[in-house]
Amino acid sequence: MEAADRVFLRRGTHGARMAEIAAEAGVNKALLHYYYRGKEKLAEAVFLRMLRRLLPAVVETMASDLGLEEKAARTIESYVEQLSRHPYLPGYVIGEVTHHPDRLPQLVAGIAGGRFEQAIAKLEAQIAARVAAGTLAPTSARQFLANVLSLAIFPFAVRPMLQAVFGLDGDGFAGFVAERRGELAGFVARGLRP
Amino acid sequence: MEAADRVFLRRGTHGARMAEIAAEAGVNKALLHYYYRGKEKLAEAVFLRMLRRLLPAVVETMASDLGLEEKAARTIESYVEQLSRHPYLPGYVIGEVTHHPDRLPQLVAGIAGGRFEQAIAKLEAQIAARVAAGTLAPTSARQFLANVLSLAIFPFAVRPMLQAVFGLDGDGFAGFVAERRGELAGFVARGLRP
DNA sequence: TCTAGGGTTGACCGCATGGTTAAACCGGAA
DNA sequence: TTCCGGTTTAACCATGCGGTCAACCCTAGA
Repeated sequence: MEAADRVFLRRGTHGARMAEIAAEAGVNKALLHYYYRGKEKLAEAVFLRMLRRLLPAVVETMASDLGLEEKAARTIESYVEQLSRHPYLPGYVIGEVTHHPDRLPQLVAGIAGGRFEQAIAKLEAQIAARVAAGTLAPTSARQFLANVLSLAIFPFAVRPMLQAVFGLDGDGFAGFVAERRGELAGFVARGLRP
Repeated sequence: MEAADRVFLRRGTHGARMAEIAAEAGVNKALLHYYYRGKEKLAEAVFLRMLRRLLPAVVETMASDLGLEEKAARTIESYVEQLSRHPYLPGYVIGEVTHHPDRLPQLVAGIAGGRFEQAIAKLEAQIAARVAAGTLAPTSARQFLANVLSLAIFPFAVRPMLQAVFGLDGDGFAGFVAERRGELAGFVARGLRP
């Protein structure tokens, strides 16, 4: 399964070869079909694992009682840490959802189980209270979430492009991320102010 | 070529089939190989066209004499408008750069031709002046660019996920984008303040 | 009207790749 | 020692797909 993760993340569902996964796992090709019934099922299992790796943490954070700025800061911290360790993760997920959007809805529904609505409702309540108190620029939970996730994830998704455009090698990108980690929470917090 | 664009954007390089492109163009499969020498070349041509569609505008804007807030606003406007019309574009490009990062550097270099450095230098100068004047939170050109592009592009790249999570259909997403278009420039402008 | 040459096609080829299967292996219980 | 279920493998199969080719079509120029 871990070998499948690695190969699917690196090559994408269409680019991945069952033989390569088998080799990566040090195992015969037929064994994959014995355990997982064909490439389709395996791909779905991998994709589901990746969604589970990405979504629950942020949902839980957003549904908590923390302040909006603190929620943003923790979400950013969590993604920066995880995506630094898994470079192919965001590009893989984005490629999958654009090229196979069909299987997404049920998977998301299965993962969330109503906790999304909970998190959204919590955010909406916080936002309404703070807008009323004059300590927040008017917005919606959807926009707040989109902003935080965009800023946290996007640079990792286009990492090869940023490296090419800015002329960075691996260490250079790490430096960029470190710099970003120091600034981002403040940028969001200021953006939230009225 | 336009048929190739459509199929490659929708399916990705690995998922695209030469026969499907031929059918979409109302043409025989062999004709594709007659004009473009094989799938590899065709894929590269499509990818290059998409980069040319995405990069030059923002580079020119960033290299101009506009203020930082105005640059951000125009870039956001430009991307929102274009990506609304081409839903598969960001997901396609991100999938490509993560799964075939090899061919990227030369393409980017070919497109830019030194204009990137020019834009970056301009931004750095503006930022230094405004930080010195106390009208900007300290940052770098790279972070500024990353923030603007993230906020503008990312929601389109994960559009199917947002639809699933927020429970939106096509019109619902259009509404989300409209809402976003009204808020985003202000969010960035406030984030830039010291 | 003839011809040359680019444009276009259906038919075909070879191969990579997902999937199958029958046999071999292996450890434990009787 | 033998049997048996679960596991593992090498060899094989079917087919989808990129790519090629020889023939045909069509138009412009002589």
